Amino acid sequence: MKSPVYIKIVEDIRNKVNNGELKPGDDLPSEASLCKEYATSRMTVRKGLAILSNNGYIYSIPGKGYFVDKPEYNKYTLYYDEMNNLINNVDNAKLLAVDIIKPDEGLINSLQISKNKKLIMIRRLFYTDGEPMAYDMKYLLYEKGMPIVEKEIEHATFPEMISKRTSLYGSKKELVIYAKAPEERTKKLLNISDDLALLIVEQKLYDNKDRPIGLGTTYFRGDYIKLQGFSE
Amino acid sequence: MKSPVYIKIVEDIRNKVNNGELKPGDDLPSEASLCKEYATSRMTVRKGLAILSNNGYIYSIPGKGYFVDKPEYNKYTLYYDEMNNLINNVDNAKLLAVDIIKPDEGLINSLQISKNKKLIMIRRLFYTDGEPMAYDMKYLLYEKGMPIVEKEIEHATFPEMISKRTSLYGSKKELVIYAKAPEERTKKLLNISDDLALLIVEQKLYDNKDRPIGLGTTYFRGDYIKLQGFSE
DNA sequence: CAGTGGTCTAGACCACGGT
DNA sequence: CCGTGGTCTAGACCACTGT
Repeated sequence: MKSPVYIKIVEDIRNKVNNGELKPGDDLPSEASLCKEYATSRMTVRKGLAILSNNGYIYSIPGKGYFVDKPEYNKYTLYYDEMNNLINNVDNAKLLAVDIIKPDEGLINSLQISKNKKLIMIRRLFYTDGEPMAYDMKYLLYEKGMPIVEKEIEHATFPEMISKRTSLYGSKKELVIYAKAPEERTKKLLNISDDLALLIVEQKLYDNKDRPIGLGTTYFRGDYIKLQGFSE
Repeated sequence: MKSPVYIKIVEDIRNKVNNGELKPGDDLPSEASLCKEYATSRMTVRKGLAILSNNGYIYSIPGKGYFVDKPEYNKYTLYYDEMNNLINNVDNAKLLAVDIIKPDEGLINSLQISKNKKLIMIRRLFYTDGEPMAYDMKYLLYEKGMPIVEKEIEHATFPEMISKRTSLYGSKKELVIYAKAPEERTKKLLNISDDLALLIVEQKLYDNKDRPIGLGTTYFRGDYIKLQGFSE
């Protein structure tokens, strides 16, 4: 029941912002006057303001004060995992092929490598209830003597494959999401007809020095998958 | 050049986590021993640790200590705005209709309203270079005497429409993203043929008491739009 | 019990902005 | 110049964990 003083400060100011009493651009009372208002020390006031700042409610300008921030209308969080999604989870995966290949023009550009560098290409099919629901393709930088353990690859997500040899802490990841009608080859692989659209997700992983280390593309049956994002 | 002590602490520990010197689950030195190591006070050490904790690198258990956290492989940030996207921006919008309607079964469920509640239905077409690239539909709770200013609606994003009357601070938003082949009606509206898939984005907005206040669906030409997510 | 993190105090010095 | 936020100190008391 007895919550810390800084939480009280956070809640008071957050409520004023939420109900419009404080509007974007408005300035807040100074730290010193908040100390008096809450009869507390400056470090406690600062702790509360730091939390509001981390949550995007306010920002500070040294020498001037604290101001109410603009809310980010467009920002969403999305959890993406090619094996587990909103409507259907992958309950089985089949490794179609693992090949060592030379990169084509697109891969050279995308992964920023020389044309002599070799890549591992992994192709898989994902199944739900015995039905093929996605065709999956990964390209990884190949290092000499790199062990390729097919059993490990078959059911792993892209980050799992890569984290086997590189720490993924603090490394960038990118997604590109779009829709496309299936090509003949994909239609056969997924055993679908013309009137089914594909949801395509491209995934690009970097090491912690921002060098690309892998590219993945997954072609999902449009009726078998939905991605979900949220905010707050 | 001279950076604060707590930044030094953050960088040291973050580097140890990134290069594998510290692994998920490992425990960190206690606050007291970090004070000695950096010849600084406890509040300064705690400031550094708080930053690492906010960034998901570590977590703390009172009475026990600090531990290295597991990285979130699947988490991405996505900026979504129906009017501005990765490949093509909307340069023109046409308001097709604004109607006051009674909700059907789906809307009653989705917006958690009674069947007597009225809704505003807004239908628009978005254009890029004169070509229709998306069909957009919004349902908003209708309040008596609510002004409907068509000029304001025509070029507004969904959060912009709603923020006219409700603060969107601290209010939840949800996205659902999927792919589908176009229906006859949509094909005519967007002037497209069979072999084009649609990228469909459903957007649901809540007020700051977590009550749904609006539902939007946008049908994008699959070749005209890509969504992009990233992490770190 | 001693060690841990969580909260808090009452000061301090600094760089910066505006008058 | 004074008021602002940014960094930092050297203590304090508390609740919790493990022995």
